[in-house]
Amino acid sequence: MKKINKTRYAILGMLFDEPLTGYELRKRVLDSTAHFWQESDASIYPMLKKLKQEKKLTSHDESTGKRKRIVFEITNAGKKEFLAWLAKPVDEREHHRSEFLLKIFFGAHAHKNILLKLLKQQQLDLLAARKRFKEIGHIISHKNLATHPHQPFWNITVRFGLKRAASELEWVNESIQALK
Amino acid sequence: MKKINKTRYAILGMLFDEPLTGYELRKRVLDSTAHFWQESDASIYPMLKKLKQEKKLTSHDESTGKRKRIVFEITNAGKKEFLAWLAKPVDEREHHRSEFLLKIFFGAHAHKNILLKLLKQQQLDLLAARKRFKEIGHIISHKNLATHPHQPFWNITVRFGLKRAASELEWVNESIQALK
DNA sequence: TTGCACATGTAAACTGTTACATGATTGG
DNA sequence: CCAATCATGTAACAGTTTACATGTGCAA
Repeated sequence: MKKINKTRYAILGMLFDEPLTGYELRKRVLDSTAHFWQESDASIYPMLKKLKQEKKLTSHDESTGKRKRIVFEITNAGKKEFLAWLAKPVDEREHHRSEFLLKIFFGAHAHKNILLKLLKQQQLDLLAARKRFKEIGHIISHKNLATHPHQPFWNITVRFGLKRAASELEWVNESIQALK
Repeated sequence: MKKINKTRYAILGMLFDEPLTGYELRKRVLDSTAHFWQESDASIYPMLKKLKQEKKLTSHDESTGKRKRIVFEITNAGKKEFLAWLAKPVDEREHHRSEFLLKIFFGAHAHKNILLKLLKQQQLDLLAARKRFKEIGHIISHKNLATHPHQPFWNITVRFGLKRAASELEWVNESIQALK
């Protein structure tokens, strides 16, 4: 079974209820899904072009003067494809690599101090991540965003990040103790 | 900054204290690091060849009759490279994609039942994962393995998997409730 | 006037997987 | 005798990132 490109679904999803430019799209991905989904320029712009060719998107030029601005809008065919993807079970074969855990796994070959340094760095990263998730949690619970129709789902993904960070922090602390 | 290939470190680490064939190497990866590190044939065999060219490994032929068998052994240069990697802080830019969370994030566009189905499948997968981690935990705590010098580190990575599964299970349950 | 955000895009390099290709040995 | 495991390897392809390339508009 061939692996299929999922950038298309991130794009279709972002465009589902409002037209955006490639740049705006990229920003959305950067500050709303960054902790579980990333895209770069070089994946977004070509994919927008491809989706347009497939008639999953339309585009219109909103350039003002010399300032370029191309806005993309989802078509019914695009919505249909997106919804079909949503309804499919997730791709089982998705697996992740963690260089950090690989180092821990081979820890017997390192001096204790090296491992402690790795674990403490991880601890700092996790504390920072937890703080960020808390902030995001606050932002989406207040003001205009609290009643946004997507808010409950954003909240679920934020809670995922929060819980993961908390559990990994516990693990790091426990592992630091075990090592000493 | 260029991304660097980390398959080499997985290989060097596995060969650090015993020579192995490519096939054995692959099996080790498959049943000891599979939950945080994977390799396929097509990454291992070419990398073994490359590492040999770089003099990080040596090989000798142990074929018996027609049965091929090429055993690779790490050199001092290989050990040195591996230890230098271990001591380096982990690559910050490592990020993961989760198709599952991407679907949840866009959940507002799906019917409730579709989301429940996704969450329940995830729940089943996590229960299976937790069971597997428990089994691995038992295996490495008993018999000859309990005193293996690497055991404490294996144990730390298993506890990582166990804790993560537990925390994600809590999250799934909570999310299923929230959705109803 | 300088830096930042806006804005779009390509080329090259690299990573990694799937599918393909081939065959031997061992145990039930 | 047949299935599983041992054993090694390549070709083609898909995915993804980094670096490159170029320029505008605005605000301090």
